[in-house]
Amino acid sequence: MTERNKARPVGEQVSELTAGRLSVYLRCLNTLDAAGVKTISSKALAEQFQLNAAQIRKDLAYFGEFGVRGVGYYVKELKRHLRMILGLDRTVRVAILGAGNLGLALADYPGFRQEGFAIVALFDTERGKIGRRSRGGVRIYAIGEFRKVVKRERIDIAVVAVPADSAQGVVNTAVQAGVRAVLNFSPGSLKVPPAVKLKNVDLTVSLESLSFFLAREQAEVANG
Amino acid sequence: MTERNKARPVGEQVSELTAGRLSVYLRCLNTLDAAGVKTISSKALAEQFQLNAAQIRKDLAYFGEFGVRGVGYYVKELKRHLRMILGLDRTVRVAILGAGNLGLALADYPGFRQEGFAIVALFDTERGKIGRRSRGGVRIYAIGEFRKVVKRERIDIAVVAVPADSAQGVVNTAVQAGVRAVLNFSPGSLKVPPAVKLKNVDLTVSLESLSFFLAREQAEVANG
DNA sequence: TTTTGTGAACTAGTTCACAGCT
DNA sequence: AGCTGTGAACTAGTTCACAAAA
Repeated sequence: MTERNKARPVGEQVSELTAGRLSVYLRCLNTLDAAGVKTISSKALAEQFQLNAAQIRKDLAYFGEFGVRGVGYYVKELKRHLRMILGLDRTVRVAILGAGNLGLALADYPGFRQEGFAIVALFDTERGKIGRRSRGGVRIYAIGEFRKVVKRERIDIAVVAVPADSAQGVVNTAVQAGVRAVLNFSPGSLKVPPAVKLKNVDLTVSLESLSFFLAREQAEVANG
Repeated sequence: MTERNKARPVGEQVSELTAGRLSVYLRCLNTLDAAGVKTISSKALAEQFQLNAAQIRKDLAYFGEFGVRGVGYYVKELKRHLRMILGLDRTVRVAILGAGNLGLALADYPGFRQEGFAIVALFDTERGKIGRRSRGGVRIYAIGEFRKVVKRERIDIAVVAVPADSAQGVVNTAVQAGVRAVLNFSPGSLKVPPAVKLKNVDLTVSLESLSFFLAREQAEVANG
């Protein structure tokens, strides 16, 4: 272990929570920039977007000294820094595995393009779908072509939107093709090697946890 | 403050994290039950599904003494308890606001029906969509009818799947109609009264946090 | 013996509060 | 004066480890 550059500690692992917040901060800054705001203090940012000022400062300070004491942060400059930190200074290329309702909806989701992601390809096993395109124009390939297309199109992230029973299979295909990051929408957790970053969006768990809080509320009313 | 029943503490707030895990446990138990497994220890459950045994026990013990020492948990019995805790012992009724690609995909998402949710109605503002149905048969209503349909159909949960700029408006409509739980897919955080439970699924943040970890990996390779 | 349920110990994450810079 | 960057204090969440039960 050698001495590290303080502003950009390389060895340590940044938490999932911090990573998510950086993305939130960038969105806030986009809003402010669009409104013509030039500088913003952590306090003002926190108040406007219901965040915590100290946390904003700590999250940002971890990556460098972006602020100016007595002033705050220059919106455009911080935006630029955040885009770089989030890897958005170049186009991030995404493939979606599964051209069902959900896969097709994600392929054409405007939020992704907006922030600079390129949805490059869809994959499916169903004969009738292969060769067709999503409404937004994303081409559907046979899953057998995955490795080839990943290389050719330099895919960075694979999105898994297939039924639960085929999810582990397709993620294996993705990993073998060299994909290092996976966004999984299928229920149940997938196994990936430690070098691959996996993020789960579990729709059923989300709904069920809401149902849980409703049920608790009911119990509270009943039991006093 | 009066003395509480230990097995079901009513006053305390259960964390989001715990709520999500309960839902995960239920899914694991469904798998085990389908495989004909009668009893399972927290250790075996943890190993099979990559969880922590102590955490499983703690999460469950908070709601009652469901286990048998020396044996473990009876799968069917624990399943029944969890379904009750999660409020799934009755049909949970869901409305989706926004009949775009995402709203329609969610309306027909098989995972929801499977676990006993009923997707009862879609809502949109677009003339051409109103009166039509999703492929799976969920009817699309005008947003103006929301209050009426919520009452008639006894909606428990509203899912927000509209563009960012109309999200706060539709969630206000939902809250005014008496909805107590909202699953929000639109980017940016919505304001709801404290009595309403809001859960955000932010697709852009999910992708960006993956992009962040890829970018860090690159930096690590470059900087040693 | 096996395995739960749980206090205690530990780890991670958040917020406070202030020295120090502009 | 105003605001950042950050150590210290605090809060939340997880894991350990073991007494008690079957």
